[in-house]
Amino acid sequence: MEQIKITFPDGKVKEYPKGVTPFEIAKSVSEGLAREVITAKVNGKTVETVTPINSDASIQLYTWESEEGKQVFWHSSAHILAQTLEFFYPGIKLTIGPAIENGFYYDVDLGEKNISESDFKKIEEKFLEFARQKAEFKIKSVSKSDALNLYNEQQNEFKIELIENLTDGEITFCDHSNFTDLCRGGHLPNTGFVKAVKITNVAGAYWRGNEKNKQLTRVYGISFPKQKMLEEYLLLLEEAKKRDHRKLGKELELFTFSQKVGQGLPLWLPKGAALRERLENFMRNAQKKAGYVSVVTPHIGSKELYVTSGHYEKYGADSFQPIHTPDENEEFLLKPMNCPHHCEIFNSSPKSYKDLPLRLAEFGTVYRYEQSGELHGLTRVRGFTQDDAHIFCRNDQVEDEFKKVIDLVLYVFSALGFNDYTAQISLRDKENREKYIGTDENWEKAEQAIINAAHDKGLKTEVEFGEAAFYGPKLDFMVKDALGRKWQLGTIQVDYNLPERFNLEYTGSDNQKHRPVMIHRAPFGSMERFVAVLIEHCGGNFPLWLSNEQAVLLPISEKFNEKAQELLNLLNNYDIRGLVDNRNEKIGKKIRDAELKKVPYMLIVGEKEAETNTLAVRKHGKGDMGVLTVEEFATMIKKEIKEHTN
RNA sequence: GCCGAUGUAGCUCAGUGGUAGAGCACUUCCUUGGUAAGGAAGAGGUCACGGGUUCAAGUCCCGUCAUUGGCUCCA
Repeated sequence: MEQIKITFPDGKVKEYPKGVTPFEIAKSVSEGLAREVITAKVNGKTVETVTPINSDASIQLYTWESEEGKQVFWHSSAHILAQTLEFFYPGIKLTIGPAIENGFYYDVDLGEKNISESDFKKIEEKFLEFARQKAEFKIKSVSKSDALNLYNEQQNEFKIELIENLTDGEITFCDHSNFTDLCRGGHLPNTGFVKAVKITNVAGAYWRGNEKNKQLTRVYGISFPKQKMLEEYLLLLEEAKKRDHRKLGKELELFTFSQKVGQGLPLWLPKGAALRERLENFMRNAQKKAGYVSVVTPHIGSKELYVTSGHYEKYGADSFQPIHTPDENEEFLLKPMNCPHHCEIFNSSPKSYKDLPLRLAEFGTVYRYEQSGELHGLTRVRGFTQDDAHIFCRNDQVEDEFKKVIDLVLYVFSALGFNDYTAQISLRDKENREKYIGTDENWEKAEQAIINAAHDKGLKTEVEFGEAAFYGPKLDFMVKDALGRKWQLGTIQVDYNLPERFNLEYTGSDNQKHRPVMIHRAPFGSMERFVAVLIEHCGGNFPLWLSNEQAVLLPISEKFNEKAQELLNLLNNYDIRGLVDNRNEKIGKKIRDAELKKVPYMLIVGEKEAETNTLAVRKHGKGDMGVLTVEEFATMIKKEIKEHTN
């Protein structure tokens, strides 16, 4: 029999008979791999494990453990979901069912029917029943006309639209059991691989994501090859729920909302404000060291300011509407951005090249009219404060300044325990130029500067085309929190446009006028969003240096209240924040309450401690740490605070 | 903005058409204690708001507002 050469990812080459399948190749490696192999890439193309290989090829085998494996697993699960939905709701129109980051969904047109959460259980049960049939996924080619005929019969205008955009000869259907769906392929060997499923959500979604199109019903689910994995996933969801910043924000009395004030307008309570102030001071110090100067600008600006900046043209209709003055025909806008104000500060006096880079920083509060459906806790609000700064520099300084900003962002992340992050570089969509302001030449320069800086700093990067702001490309930091969820925090953006619009100039060493470049940057992003992410990351257990109460003193009985206050005064002299819990409660109750409030240290003062000026130290979540003198304790936690470790 | 769900005491929630409930928190009293809830009593609600059906509505219907899960959007 004819032999072909198969190249493995590690570069090894082995010979197999022509027509060998990825499954057989896996089997030749090990039985275990054969059992677990889900999908394969042959010459970089995703195929079923039963697809014969007829010529020399490179191969990559994937199990559940890989991203590729999960995607195929979930995509296949979407087929089973569609089969299940069709079973319960005959006559529905299937549309698309992709795998997503955590699971999959299927969009269907239910017509008059609807699905509610009470239906999830029966869907899950039937789904698993179908899965247990171990039906093979079979890919078959169909001609365009046959495909169109099938969906014409079913009057499924969605599939017809999809097929019309496909090339005849490249159209495939996937069958399993007696269920057929239009599909380009990449499936599990059979449905039996799916051992556990959870329907997670049902929601409306527009056909092709366009709000002018018909709204479909989207059913979300997640599936696993083992029941235990589902249980672990559900536990993770539970944990995420416990850490939800909206819940903890309420419990720890950090912030609140009021209908009377307005939706999306957070009210910071004393404890939240204290936390936020500490973060701001931390940033102010870091910025001072990095050569920034502070400025302050008002919350409103004349409409002309934003006409000049271009924001009015771009967002005016979707913003809070202008404020009118009573006498004159003047219009002001709540500021949606700080940069136009900062441009005018730059313009307030002539600048020399010796003045650059000029780094203007402000905790500037801005207001944006976000759609009501998008508001969410502190992460998406209508009024928020950016830790904003604008760097005005020469062209030849851009890359260097960009790198300095990256250093600052990384310093901030490390101080707050965010150690897992990637940099997302957002470039323009070159096909869609009318979306952007500015010349091609400037965009080119800006994009290159970002890529170079990120590369030089050794950042893990992902490039996204079409995600740039309308005025320039940007680099966003995506951090992973303690539960592995991704959040967008700090942002750095190069801007060649505002300097032109505001006619910013400096005098160069050649005594000629030059245009500076602007860099917008916000390491936290916004205080609101950052605090929300921080709460969820640490589950409300803030790093010691940020905690409102670093220690609470717990007198054993009211007899020791005075002594506890005396010891607290000593700790205050070391700049340690704390309180005395002088309520008429037993020690067990006081400890319980302090634990629930997530106070880092509990210091118990009873007869023994009172006599010797000592503290019985108990650490949050850890328990008894023994007895220390006030000085020993103060030294220990001062060290912890200084190191910015927990 | 669109589709769905939800809205009862400060918080978490129960209450399927017949006079508003529990636990925690709060107030007062008793208790003075050694590492996650000591005991008793009390106070606290136009059941989101506005209409409707009914002898009777927290409960059923309609509308509004807010919250929430998605979609769309995100300077």
